[in-house]
Amino acid sequence: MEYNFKDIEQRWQKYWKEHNTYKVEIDESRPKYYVLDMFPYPSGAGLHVGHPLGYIASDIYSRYKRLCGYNVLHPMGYDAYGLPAEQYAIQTGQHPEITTVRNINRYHDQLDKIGFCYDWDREIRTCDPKYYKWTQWAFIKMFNSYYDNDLQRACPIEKLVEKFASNGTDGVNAACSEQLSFTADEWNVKSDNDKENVLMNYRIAYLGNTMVNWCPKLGTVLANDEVSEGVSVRGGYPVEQKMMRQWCLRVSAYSQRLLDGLDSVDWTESLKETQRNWIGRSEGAEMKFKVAGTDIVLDIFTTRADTIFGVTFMVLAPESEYVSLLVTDDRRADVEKYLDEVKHKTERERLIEKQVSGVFSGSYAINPVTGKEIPVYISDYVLAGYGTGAIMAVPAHDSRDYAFARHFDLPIIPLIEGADVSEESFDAKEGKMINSSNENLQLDGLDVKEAIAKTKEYIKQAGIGRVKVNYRLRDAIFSRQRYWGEPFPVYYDEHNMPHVLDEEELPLELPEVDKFLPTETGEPPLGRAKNWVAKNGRPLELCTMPGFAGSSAYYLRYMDPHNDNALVSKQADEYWRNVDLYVGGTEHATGHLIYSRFWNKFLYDLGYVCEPEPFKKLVNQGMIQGRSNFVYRIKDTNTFVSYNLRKEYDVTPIHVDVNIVNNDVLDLDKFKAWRPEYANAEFILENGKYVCGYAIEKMSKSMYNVVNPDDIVERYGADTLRLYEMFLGPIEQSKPWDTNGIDGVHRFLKRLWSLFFKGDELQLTDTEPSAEAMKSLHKLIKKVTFDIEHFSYNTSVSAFMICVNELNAIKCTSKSVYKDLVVLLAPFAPHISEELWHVLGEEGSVCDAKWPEYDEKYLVESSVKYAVSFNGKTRFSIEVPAGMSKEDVEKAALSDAAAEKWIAGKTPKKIIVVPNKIVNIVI
RNA sequence: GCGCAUGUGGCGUAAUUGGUAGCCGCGCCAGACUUAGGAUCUGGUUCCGUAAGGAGUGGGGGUUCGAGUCCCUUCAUGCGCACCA
Repeated sequence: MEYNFKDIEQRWQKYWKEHNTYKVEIDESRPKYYVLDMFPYPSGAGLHVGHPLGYIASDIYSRYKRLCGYNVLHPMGYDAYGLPAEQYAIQTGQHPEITTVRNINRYHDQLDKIGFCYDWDREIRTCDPKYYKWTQWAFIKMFNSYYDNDLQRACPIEKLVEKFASNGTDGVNAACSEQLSFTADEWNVKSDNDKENVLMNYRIAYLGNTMVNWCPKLGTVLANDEVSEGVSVRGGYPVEQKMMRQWCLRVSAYSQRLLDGLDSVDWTESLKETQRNWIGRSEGAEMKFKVAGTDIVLDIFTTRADTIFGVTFMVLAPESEYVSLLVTDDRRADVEKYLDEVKHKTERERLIEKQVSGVFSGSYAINPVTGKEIPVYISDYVLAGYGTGAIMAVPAHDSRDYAFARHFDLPIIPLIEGADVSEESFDAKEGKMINSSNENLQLDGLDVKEAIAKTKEYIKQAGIGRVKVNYRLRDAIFSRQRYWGEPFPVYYDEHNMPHVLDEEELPLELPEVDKFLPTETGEPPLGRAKNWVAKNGRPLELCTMPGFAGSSAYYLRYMDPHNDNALVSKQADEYWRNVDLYVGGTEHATGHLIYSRFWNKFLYDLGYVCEPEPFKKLVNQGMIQGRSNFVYRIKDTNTFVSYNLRKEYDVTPIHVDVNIVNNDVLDLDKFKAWRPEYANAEFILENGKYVCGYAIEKMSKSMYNVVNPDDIVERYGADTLRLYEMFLGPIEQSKPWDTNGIDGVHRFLKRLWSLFFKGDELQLTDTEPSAEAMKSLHKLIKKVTFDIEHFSYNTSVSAFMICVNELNAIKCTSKSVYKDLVVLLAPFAPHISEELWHVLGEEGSVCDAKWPEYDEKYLVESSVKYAVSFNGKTRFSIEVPAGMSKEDVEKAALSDAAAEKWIAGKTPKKIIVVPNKIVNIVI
């Protein structure tokens, strides 16, 4: 009988659907296991072969866990809000929902063809009001919370109000945008409006004036992770810094917990490191510098407190609020001119120019340790967003300060013994201190690290500053001036103060608009909506939430997707808890994976979820790149020359559709039919074939290298696609899509199939399996079990091939062996396994079978081969009965006829016997 | 510049975790069958050498009886962060 994969796969996919094979319910009698894929954004191009790589891996794991007796939650859904649908809508006027739904349906079809075991009853879409109700709900909770630094958790904002009413800011240690200080009396006489303004400084979701990444081309602000090297990640448009009033999430309050939590999760070290970098903890000191002749005090942050004796000037960021306070009248014109220049430079230009620029403010500050007066400059090499936006400059030991000092001819005082600062600064934190002692503080002779500690101690005692930890992690900017996103559950009162809606009013549904562009007055698209007002008639927020809003808690919703009363019920949350295995790409390292952890921790603080970390184990699948093919046209002709002969001609390489190339050999007829201009093409062949060149490039339409899974499924079947994607190499590795090996995998399935049949008859019998067959099977069970647990799927596929070859070679026909083999294969190739399961006469779905366990007794060798080496060089091998003592193995090795030549009459100095491996004889 | 990975045949990769390097697959070579095919099956395939033998896991050095694996150093590639004070 032929292996008819088309028939088999269609039949079983239908069966699974009809029998709800993959439906999952809470079952307290069984242990749970939660396997999650990062849900896709349904783009118009459909799924390509890169997408399923991670999905297949997680599907195999889900099926394996189910066979092992776990109650496995394995859902799928769509991250449906996004820029491409919106931009398509702007161009065509078509509502983004229409394109989104169309794309989702396409994705769904494509996914089903690959045979995933998703429980589709739990599907979620972030653009569904029933879903985003809970995104809005979480926002309201964040608005109504503040972060208590002493308790290290989020608390209701009412608690803070109580504290203010009784003690003012005294004793309040809360995360805030700006350090405030007032008494209870001062608080109590404030107007409601003023109180609201104060509270906004503490809310976890707050409206704040912050420096934002503004992308004029996209017409929206972007979060830090959506900007890279001064341009937008999507589209690559320039991004500028702009002060705007925007909704923000106080993610920075969670910096330390986000950092600490990394130690408790099973993620790759590199991903954790990426997050640590992004959070960017640095320990240092905040120091106060008085401005001479004024009451103004400048706070600066430094990690090099030890270099205080080498501070020869100070620098403020151009955006610093102190700039206007410090500028003296005679310097005002110059400073304003400089500020104006800086303002018109985008961040990108600043980065590219890397030219030293700056201006003297006219003011002098007093070094709190030496008492010396030093000039205060303004320069854009100091960032407004980090630390306090002001620095103490130590040109001898900081390369940026050095460049600045050289440019403005400022003094450079070396502080470390032997450091040559005539050409460049000495930035390393090592060496002995010099020039660093006075009556207040003596650092000379100390090591840099000791000096840092001593200076910090002094700063505290002398009251000139404090020890401080700084984080690079910024609050997340949460407003987007777009249409296709979650509306904020926020309205504005007559004083333009924001208020959140009541939870009962959720979901606040996205309104219809006539166009998806900003209004003529520059308001976001929601400004076009009619009656965009709250129940009380007040105007609603016009911005929508960013893409990461909907993806931050979606894993919780899958646990209880139809619940209208809660994001997730207590029961569901306590049963499913968190994601045991999360599979997805590294590109979300500093976006989604930070925001989700933050969101989860926030809900954890409020008691809505029971686990502090959302994703226990995370596996990063690599990207699948495109493998483009080229043909070589001889210039000014319609003749194409084969790859290895192209050097003899003057040729132009042309991308050719990879779908008409097989194993780098061009299908000439299909090529002629591909484009009218090639209809009369002529070819110069090598060995009768036209061989194409290739290159590894991004998978894209323009390079004709996009391979979509449907084509592979059509040609080889889903099981071959699944096995082949796994066979390609380790799952976490990026690799080009290359069909060169797919035939081998397909051949394996055909060979397996043919083992079952002789002609059209089942050739398997109920006979007892031979010892050899049992050994082959149990080797496989052991290997595959180990491999799945370690996500080493490529070696599993190899193991299956070896086993099938062995069973074929020994002509094993025992049903019991094949039954176990089919169960082992089921996670990898579910369709053929279901079919063979029934061919073997079993009932029900193979999904409900039991994972076989291996028995060591079949794996014991009767005889063992030892390699015998002399002084580490292998010379011959011996075969001895298994279980021999070391001494007997030694004897056997020495008495072997081949040994004499190497021993040559000498007495061995030492003999090392490695069990089942090697006998090494040292002469 | 800092940090993290990775480097093995013509190609994708494997190596029981310090124990005979190259499993499995692709490709290639030879053969069988054949209705001549992009089907199937069998055997071979790291390199040099007719062979005996020798070399060999990016390069150099080290530890060890023994190193793809551990240590030092260097080169190359990929990724992350980057005027972060």
